[in-house]
Amino acid sequence: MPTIYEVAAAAGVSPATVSRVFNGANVSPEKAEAVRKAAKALAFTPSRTARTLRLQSSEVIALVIPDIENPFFTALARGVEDVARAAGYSVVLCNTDEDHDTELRYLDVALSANMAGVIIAAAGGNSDLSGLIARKCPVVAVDRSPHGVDVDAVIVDHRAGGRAATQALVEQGFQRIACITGPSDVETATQRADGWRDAVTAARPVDERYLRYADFRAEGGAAAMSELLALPEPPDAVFVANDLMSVGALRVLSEHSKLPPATGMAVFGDLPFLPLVPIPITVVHMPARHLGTTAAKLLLERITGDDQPARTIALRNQLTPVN
Amino acid sequence: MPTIYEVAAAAGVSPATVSRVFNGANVSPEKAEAVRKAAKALAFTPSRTARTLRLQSSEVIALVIPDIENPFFTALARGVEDVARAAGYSVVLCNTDEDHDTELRYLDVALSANMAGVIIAAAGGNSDLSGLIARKCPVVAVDRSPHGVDVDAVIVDHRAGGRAATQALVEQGFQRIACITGPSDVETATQRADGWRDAVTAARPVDERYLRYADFRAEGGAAAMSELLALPEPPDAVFVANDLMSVGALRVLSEHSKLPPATGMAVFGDLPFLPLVPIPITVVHMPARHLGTTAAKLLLERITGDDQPARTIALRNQLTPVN
DNA sequence: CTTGATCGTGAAATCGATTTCTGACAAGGT
DNA sequence: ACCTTGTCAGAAATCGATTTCACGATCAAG
Repeated sequence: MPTIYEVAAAAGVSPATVSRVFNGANVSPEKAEAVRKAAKALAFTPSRTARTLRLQSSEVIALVIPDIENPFFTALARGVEDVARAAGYSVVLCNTDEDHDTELRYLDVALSANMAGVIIAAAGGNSDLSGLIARKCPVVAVDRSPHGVDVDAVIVDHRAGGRAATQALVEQGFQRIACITGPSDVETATQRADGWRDAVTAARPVDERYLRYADFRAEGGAAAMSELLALPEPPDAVFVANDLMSVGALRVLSEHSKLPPATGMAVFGDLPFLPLVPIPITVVHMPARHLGTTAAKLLLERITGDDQPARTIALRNQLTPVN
Repeated sequence: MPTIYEVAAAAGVSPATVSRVFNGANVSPEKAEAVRKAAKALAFTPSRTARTLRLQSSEVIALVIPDIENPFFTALARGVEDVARAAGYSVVLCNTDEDHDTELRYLDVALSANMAGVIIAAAGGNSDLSGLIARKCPVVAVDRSPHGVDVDAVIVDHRAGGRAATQALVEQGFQRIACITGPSDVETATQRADGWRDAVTAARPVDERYLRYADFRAEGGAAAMSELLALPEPPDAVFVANDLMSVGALRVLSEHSKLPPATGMAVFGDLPFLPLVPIPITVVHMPARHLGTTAAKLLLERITGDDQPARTIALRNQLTPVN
């Protein structure tokens, strides 16, 4: 890797002048030209490492997500990328695999690598953002707003989404509507279940046996569905609180020959393969990409010095009745 | 952010000693203890930026992929991550969105940020790895081996996979087997088609009208399937060369009420939702995760100084006849 | 008791860019 | 002719870690 000194020597100027050429300061046209030629000849690229050390900040933002294999988060990542790239920032994706230690390690990396900011989708439990806050590193939470700390957040109204989905099942005439949601210690899970409860109680008393806490993954959805079908009076419809669990639930229903429309189903989150097979399911679309673009815009504002009090932005879900 | 100097001052030692404590050199127990206490009290984290500048390398590897929303690449990323993390490296994901300029920009970042190495899955056309090679930055290509440059590569045998998939259709008794593959300028696409041709010619002469070049995306698969069905003598089976295109093809078949088993289908690549619906499809599994772990291991070897001539490792696909 | 090997430590150089400081020089106003 | 104002460019400091070098102290071998 050629350095700024070698370019300076080749062009017959000082390193300061080379730096000025690359950063748009006043340099005479002849020297600027000489520098550019020398830089090209040597295939010079300024060291980001040195630049970052000197400036104490870089044009890189960290996006910390819990599961890179979940389409929701990759769509969100695309949104973040679009906005960040347009503003000249690079995005590095950090996959925590739902693990708090890993998450902490990545936040540490973001700090010690002088990254410009962090967008974090913390999956389960509470995340420790105190280090970032203490060091005044810009942070935006996305998908769920963390407990205790006061940071910008971009979320969807999980309760309203759960309510709308369940309401659709009520309107389709189903009588015994169950709910499969995520872990009871994850707020997005309980909020979606609250929405289910809202819509069900409006129609009739809630039977809490119809509420199952699973793990937001396909296997958990399958297990919960099996339990529900084993009840003395099995439900005739189910609201499933995320996309992956619905895959498991559908598999079990298929084994019992009870696929929709025999059983009513509403799902929170997108099912990319749904148009493929003619199964009538009500879907509450998550505006994943939009979540990402909004979070990125907020972060960029913070990076450029905005220091108004923290904001929370709630996006709307869009309901697609049945397909 | 506290620095090593502040820790040194607080502990009553020199910065050199603080560095030695954190890097396992010889330091007396008392001073080491004092340093550790001071570091803890100040919540000191060594600056990776400064460290990287001094050492001219960091424990970060770049994984450059063309489409973060494709499950194949995210599974591959998980494989890379698993191995890298175990070896103490962080992985940053760079999504090129199939764009050559973006790809080049990311490779540039990897170099100028002194990353330890690069794993690249270049989607279309040829990628310019010359910068990395010239700077002796360790590189491993994955999924396809780039033209012209001689680097380590981990690939699957596309031709053999295509042949096996088509062969399965032949054995199921289908007579007119078509092929929908990717763009004709992408090697993985033509190789899979070659496999199809191998298996078909073994049985009877190839009808080239049954070969369609599409775009590796769902829409292209749908369009190609429509064209095939519009032929005077439509095929009774089809080999589809990637997962996303099969989604489109299935949609069209569904509209014509010709879903498998009415039409034979074999697909190159995993279909996560397949267990869900009882459609009999032959699947050639891509060992995506294994591809990632293997590439990461090769890269780590290179990083630790292995400089034997470049290797190419071809993994096997696994065939699942019908489900 | 000497020689020399080893250990612990701090001072200072180093990585490669940016930026302040300073000086040289030219143009313009009185 | 003199002062002001401005532009251009180099020398040197700076960011925060690592590491070489040098030096004193300790300890074992002869």
